[in-house]
Amino acid sequence: MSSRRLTTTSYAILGLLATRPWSTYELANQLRRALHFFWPRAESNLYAEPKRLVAAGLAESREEWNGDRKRTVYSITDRGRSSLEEWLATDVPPVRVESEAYLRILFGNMGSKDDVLRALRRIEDDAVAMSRHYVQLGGEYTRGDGPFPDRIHVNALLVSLAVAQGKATQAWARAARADVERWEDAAIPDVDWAVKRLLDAIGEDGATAAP
Amino acid sequence: MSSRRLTTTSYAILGLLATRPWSTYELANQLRRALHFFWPRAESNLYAEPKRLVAAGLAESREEWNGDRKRTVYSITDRGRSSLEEWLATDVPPVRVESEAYLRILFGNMGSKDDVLRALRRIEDDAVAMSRHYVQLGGEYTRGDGPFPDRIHVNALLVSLAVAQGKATQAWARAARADVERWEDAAIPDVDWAVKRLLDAIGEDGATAAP
DNA sequence: GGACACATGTAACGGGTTACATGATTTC
DNA sequence: GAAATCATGTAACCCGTTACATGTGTCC
Repeated sequence: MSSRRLTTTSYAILGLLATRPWSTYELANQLRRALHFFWPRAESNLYAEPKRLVAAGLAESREEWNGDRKRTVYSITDRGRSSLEEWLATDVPPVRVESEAYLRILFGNMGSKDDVLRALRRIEDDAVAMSRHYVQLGGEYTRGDGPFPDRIHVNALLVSLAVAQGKATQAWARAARADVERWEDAAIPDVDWAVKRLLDAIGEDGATAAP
Repeated sequence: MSSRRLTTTSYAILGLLATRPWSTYELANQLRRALHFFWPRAESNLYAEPKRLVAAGLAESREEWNGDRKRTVYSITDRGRSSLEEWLATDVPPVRVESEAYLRILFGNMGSKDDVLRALRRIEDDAVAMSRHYVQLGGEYTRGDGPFPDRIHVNALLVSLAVAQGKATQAWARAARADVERWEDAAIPDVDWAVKRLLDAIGEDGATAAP
């Protein structure tokens, strides 16, 4: 019946619809709010997905009137709910991280010190933005302002994940920036410093283990 | 001259070539070794990229003989080096993380407790794999075994980043698993626990800040 | 003799991004 | 009257993935 196999993004939308019905526009906002940091997608994409779900019988659409303005509201069907449950029971693929900043540091010795510092600042800014976002979200729930009180437990897990990763990354970035500021030049390694930092990072086990 | 604008992946290859010449096969291995966790690409892709670089005048290819077996070895040109430097000086785009495990937790209340636990385990496994990989890499450099001693300083930064993130994620995942094991059911939130965990994660500021 | 590493691709497909487009309603 | 938000898309492009394909050399 469905012309195309569902993608993870389809299930992401379906999961949102399982919480409550949304208009396409609200869906786009929710995607930014809930998924931006761990399942980023361009908003323009979001206008085709729900239609695919409807075609597959997993969602329904109805016209609603918001004042004088028409909008399409999507809701999940029973088949949609069981499809979502089936998906939740499947294997979980590994995470995928794409960090250009990492590349800039990897090849940092071929550029300037400032290039490396800019990459570090980018990593720090990203981490700050993520922490901030989730601290705010978490704050709403602790104050009882959370939009979906019955989702507080899963949100607690995700908020603590994002904040833990964000804080760790920020701490690393700040220390790294201070260190790099003291570099002579990006092309010239300070071997003593590097070895100390490596030992610090990997601990005794990594330093002595056989290859 | 070049038929297509270079992608970040092109520059990733170019950066590798700036370190030393590689055959395509070695390049594929190196991509796995150096980029797997922060710039993952399918290996089959890697056989087209260097040719594009040659077409753009940023790299050269020559035939070499490894015993009786022929192979194509690519090396960077002067133009390639300056192109790389220019790229290093451009703006750094934000990181992009795609985590299906995150989605499984986000919609965890619609599935089973076991679904959530499997997602947590996946996150933990990913983090362990990353830590291990970078601990090993770091170990080589502290022992003086590192393949490129003049790159020890940038590698020290990256190893410490990966290990710091890996450790933070592992700690979070282990705690989360222990907590989720105590859940009654994935659909039923333990509000007291959730609030405590949120407060723990966001600290006093997030809890009291005005919206 | 078999397994494994070396070595190098091609073809088809597609999900996703970028850029563009349009217009109504509300708020200041 | 302007700006911001609401609201909903389309078209073109393409980078990247999956799956497939093929053969050699070396080691045990």
